[in-house]
Amino acid sequence: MGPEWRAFDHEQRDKRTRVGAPITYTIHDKGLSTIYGRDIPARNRAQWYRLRKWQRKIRISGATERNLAFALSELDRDSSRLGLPRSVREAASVVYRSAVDNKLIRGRSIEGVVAASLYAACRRCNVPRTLDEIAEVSRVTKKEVGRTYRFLTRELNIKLPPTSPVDYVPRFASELGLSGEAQSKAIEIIEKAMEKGLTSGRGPTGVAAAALYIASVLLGERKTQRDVADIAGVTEVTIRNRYKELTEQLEMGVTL
DNA sequence: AAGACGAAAGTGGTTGA
DNA sequence: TCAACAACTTTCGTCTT
Repeated sequence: MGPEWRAFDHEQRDKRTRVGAPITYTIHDKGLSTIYGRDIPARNRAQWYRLRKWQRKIRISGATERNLAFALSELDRDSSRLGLPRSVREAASVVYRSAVDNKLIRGRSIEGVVAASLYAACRRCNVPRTLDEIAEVSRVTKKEVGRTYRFLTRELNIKLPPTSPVDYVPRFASELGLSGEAQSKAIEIIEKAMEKGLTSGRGPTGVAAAALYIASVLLGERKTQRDVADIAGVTEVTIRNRYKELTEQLEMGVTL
């Protein structure tokens, strides 16, 4: 999991490091490249330069490798912009690689497949992003991300349960500056709603938004429908519709 | 004045013939 | 391929705080 030594400053770190980064799927050769040692004597410079040149050529050889390298840098760019953790990036790389292995990229744009892989990885890791959010950072339309995603899941036999509104609560709540209590309340509301079947067929973001809105009112941290709607990426009308269903059919104790 | 409400018409995507 | 359909959005006038 890490080095057995400790370094107290930069100099020590440089001195003690003997290996490169851990194996990772986000680099096209899994990060297993050679690292060079210390200073190279001047008379050998030219020779080393040529060797390095060959090394590069060999590492990235053929169209497949080149495409993979491009795709993975694209993937990294998108996930940085979305602020996704490493684990999700790794998961997305795995999906993309198997798409390549199964020859599914033909006729589809690399960007599209990258975006779809990311979308799938986010869902698998229970940190969902909406199609809109993915499309926002990539050079692909929402429509294409969705279409490619469905294609990938079908061809690769990936089975993902529908996204639960609960998965959106922590992110939306923190963007709204709501307390932990409000979060718990929202989750409680959603769970009750799911038992009564009020969430099936509804967009998960809308349900999450309504639950958060209700929670914010109940706990005296009121946010406007507008604020919640903007962050959840739905309209005020949708929040109203959901929250009407929720308050009517759930016994919520207090009246709003 | 800002926020909430709800009716009505429009949009994009899925489903089933 | 096409129409029916449900969820969601847009828009807008009205009510509430």
